[in-house]
Amino acid sequence: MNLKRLLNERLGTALEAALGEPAPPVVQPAARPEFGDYQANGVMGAAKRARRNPRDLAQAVLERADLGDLAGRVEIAGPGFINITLGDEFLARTVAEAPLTQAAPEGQTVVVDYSSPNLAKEMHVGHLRSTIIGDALARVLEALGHRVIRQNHVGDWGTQFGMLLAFLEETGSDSDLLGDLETFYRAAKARFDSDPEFAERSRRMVVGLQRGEPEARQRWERFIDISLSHCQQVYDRLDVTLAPEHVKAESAYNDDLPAVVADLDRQGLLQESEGARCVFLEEFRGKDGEVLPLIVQKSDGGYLYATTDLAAVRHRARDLQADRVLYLTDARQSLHFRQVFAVAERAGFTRPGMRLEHHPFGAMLGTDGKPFRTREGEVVKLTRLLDEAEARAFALVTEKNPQLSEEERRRIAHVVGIGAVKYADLSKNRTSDYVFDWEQMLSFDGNTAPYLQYAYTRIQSIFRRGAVDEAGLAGEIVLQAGQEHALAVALLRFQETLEQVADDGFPHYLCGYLYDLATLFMRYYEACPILNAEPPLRVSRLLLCRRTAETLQTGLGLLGIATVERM
RNA sequence: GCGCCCGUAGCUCAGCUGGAUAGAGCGUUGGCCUCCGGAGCCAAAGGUCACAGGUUCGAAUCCUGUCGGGCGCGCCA
Repeated sequence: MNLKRLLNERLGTALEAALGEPAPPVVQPAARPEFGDYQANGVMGAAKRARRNPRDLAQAVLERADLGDLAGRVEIAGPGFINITLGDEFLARTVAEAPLTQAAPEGQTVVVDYSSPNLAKEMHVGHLRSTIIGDALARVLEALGHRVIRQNHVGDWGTQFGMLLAFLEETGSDSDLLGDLETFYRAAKARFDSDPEFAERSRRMVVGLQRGEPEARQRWERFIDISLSHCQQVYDRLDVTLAPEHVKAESAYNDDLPAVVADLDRQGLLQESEGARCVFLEEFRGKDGEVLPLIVQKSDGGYLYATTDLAAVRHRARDLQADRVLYLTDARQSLHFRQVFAVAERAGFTRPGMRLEHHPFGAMLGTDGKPFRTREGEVVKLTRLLDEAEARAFALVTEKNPQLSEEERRRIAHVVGIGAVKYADLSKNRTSDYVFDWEQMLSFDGNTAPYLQYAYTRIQSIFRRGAVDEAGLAGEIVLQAGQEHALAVALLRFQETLEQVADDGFPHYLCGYLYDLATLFMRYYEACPILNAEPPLRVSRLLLCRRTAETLQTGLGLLGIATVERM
């Protein structure tokens, strides 16, 4: 149930009746607890436009509003706010009966383009954001009934692969070398930079690859396979839903690139400039006010990533029938995507009403404000970060619960450590650069995944301690204490939070929601005895506990974070 | 030079279509275990929302300018 939408509808109808024309009631969660649970801010603006007294209009709205037992108390406050406190009976009934999630009003086909590592190198911390955020969005969209198509647009093509393949040929097909991709890449790069003869062989290798020469092709496929399996290991460890079938590599669009360029040409969008074939759009200007080109074919005939991205848009529109495409990449590509989107629309590569959305994020900085590196000046591998996270979590579990078996402590450390890393990234909404801090990312206190996981285990512990079974949960919810009311309201805000995450592409809304929920639960737990309560109340409180646990588990699950029964 | 993003507490960050007294966490200080798990709860201190104008009944939020930071601007991705 989406309370916000429900209140907006009811008050919207009343506002229109009172005003004689439609106006948005602008319902929001209340800014302060003493204002109730929700507030409507729209009356003041509407009154202004209609030159009416805002408080009188608010009164007229309330006289016409059909809120049933939705609202327990409604007040007009200040210059014309409508403050709504939800009715306890309505809350109790709805918390007991409403499904946790429901399909959004209209189902869409949404392509989520995320992770997209360069297969020439090993995944590093810079790949975390795209992978984690994209995965959370895919899960949330699915939970709301949308058809989600995950696409991992991996980089598997281009000149650097010629270099790698030439090096692979030279060193023999040694899989040990590929055991450490990063070292292999650096060695190949050093060879490329120092030996012109090797560089020339690299370039010939690219040509051979593009021509489809069997030997080059075979070597390339082998390399890609190994690199992809590295990625898959990281995905599995991160509990990311990406699988081999989601890989839609750059090379997959190869055969389509000449057609894309021809298509642009047919529509008169193409212009030759300095030997390259470009699309010039007036709205994009660079240095000295010159119109900026989007180069789709180099002077040597080769294609670029803009061409590939255009082919991808066309494919997603025509073959996949996408209503929305979400691109999760770093902010440096903002201009590139704005150009690609504009050209795609101009060229008719999109469907009517189709939304192309770039969700950018900034670079990862160290605590010194400089690009994040190791002391040796190297990028930090993702596997190293995850090792560290699990090691710290293991030490903490061992300290808190030494009686658990090592196997269980390892399992808990995995869930807690990985959860902490993912949550640290998911809970931020930085489009600009953001600071990576080991201590903070691996913190288990405060607004972190372990806090939410801990809240979940405490609830599970109540059920274990009380030996509560289904029969012990037969009864209804009654809200007495203020903490119970607050918890119930928070429980019902789950759906509206998910819809907002899906609309805006911001998983951090869900993080904030779950943290609020867990905090409200902890307060409730401190204030209200549960197992020691008298029977009817005891059942009611257990039902609130169960719903909270379900919500936490489901919410964390949608963020791609697991829970454990004890920790 | 032009364009995009950003500037909120000591640090890391929220602040949703403009709303009421700008909120968290960490850190600091001080309370709370004869009571369902203290990875917890309660409380205190801490902000000229970079700065200056403007629009508005109302601005951290919208507009203009200034300062500061990051990134981008023709054949890499």
